[in-house]
Amino acid sequence: MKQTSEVILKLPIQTEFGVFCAGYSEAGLAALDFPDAAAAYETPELSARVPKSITAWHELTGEALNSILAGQAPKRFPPFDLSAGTDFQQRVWKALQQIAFGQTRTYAEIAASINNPRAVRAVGGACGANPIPVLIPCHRVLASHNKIGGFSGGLNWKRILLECEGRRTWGALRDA
DNA sequence: CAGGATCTACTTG
DNA sequence: CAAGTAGATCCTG
Repeated sequence: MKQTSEVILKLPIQTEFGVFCAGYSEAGLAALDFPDAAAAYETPELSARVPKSITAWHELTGEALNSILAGQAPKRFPPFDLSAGTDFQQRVWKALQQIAFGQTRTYAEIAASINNPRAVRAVGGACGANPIPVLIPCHRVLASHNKIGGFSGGLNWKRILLECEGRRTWGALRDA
């Protein structure tokens, strides 16, 4: 299920938690990386030649990202390019976007919502393969009975994001 | 074919 | 209750 839509440009996004890195393809936002010391961005010189459409998308990405980090539901998103994922993964990612800001689901609920109730474990895999964390809210997926589950970007990020969204009932959350 | 960001049921202190 | 175990299930590379 691989597509030809590759990331053609990476741009930085300044936030209070550090500098995120957004990757764009011809179709839209295709990747979002957590602040990483070794992140490679385009130089300012190259930014000058950034296509107009991408400039607009980047603006939306920045607004949406910072909005979430500030505890507010974003009003608008840039177009997502999810063509790198398999059919199953794309179905999961679509389901993730149905979770409202501040709400949470369990892996089992996501599996059920895509009519594949037994694929709970596979859903976990698809979440880990999510190319656009935060905007596609993989952090709003918890395990059953108040367990936090995992997170590919680091479990602490998951906690930070959830707190940003007002879920402070963390005393009850258990680890693995 | 092995392994994972799971789940449920069951067994022990 | 809390914690640990086993088996079931399904997508990926």
